Amino acid sequence: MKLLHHPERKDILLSSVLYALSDPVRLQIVAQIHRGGEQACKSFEVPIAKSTLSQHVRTLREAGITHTRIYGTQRLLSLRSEDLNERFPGLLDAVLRSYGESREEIELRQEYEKQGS
Amino acid sequence: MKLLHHPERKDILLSSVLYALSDPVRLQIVAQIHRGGEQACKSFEVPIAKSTLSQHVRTLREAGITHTRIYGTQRLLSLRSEDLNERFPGLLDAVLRSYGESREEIELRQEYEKQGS
DNA sequence: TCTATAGTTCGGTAATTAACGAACAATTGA
DNA sequence: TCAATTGTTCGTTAATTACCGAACTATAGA
Repeated sequence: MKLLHHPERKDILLSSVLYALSDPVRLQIVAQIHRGGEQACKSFEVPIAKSTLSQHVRTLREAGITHTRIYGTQRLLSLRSEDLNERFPGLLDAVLRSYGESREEIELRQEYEKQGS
Repeated sequence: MKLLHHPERKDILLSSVLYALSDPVRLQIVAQIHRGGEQACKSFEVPIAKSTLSQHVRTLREAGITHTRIYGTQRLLSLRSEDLNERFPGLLDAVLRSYGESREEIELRQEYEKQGS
């Protein structure tokens, strides 16, 4: 059983969080977890190879945005909303709300549907 | 007289804004403008060469975060707060508040003071 | 035990980025 | 007109990143 590294709340850095959220694929993952709750990587609808997805998921975890829980062969991701709200009040909500209203999600989804799964 | 490109409000992208804000130097610049109002590049207290600063300033402008006004030999930068608030409500405030309370600014400033100007 | 599923790691490529100094351009002010 | 100030552009280097497929690990379920 592999141990996954998660930064402590106090060690979560603003610039790292912003960087992790600045990638369209990672934003999409975060938005999907926000809407659907804890879920496994296989459910993320993103137009990339699974090895690439694995890297993005790691980036989110190491930035302190997500928590990864091992469940069988799956990795269940959830948002560390409480930690983020404590450390950067309002930031996550503002990002999620803005993303929901943007056309960036639509564009990514189109790519995903073109590629198929 | 060179023309500077500024994206229109509707063309400001969330991921580009987050990316531009994810660099410690650029965050410091944004925080300084927020506190001191419109100001020239020479007043930014960041530990980098002026050619590098010029690039960072361009990144902020092209992401839609700052507006650059030409005044003599200077470029006066201001925050496009209204555009950003309209497009991504609460985002800029959350970032600025979080940055102000973080230790990231302190660390950058220490580097700046070490290097001298 | 065997197979399928879920995800990670590795090795490699291509693209992007941050950084610098030197040279340049534009403007101000002496 | 000349020098100083302010910032940009260029060429280069080093580091990081995104991406992929192939091989691998671990677990679940037949």
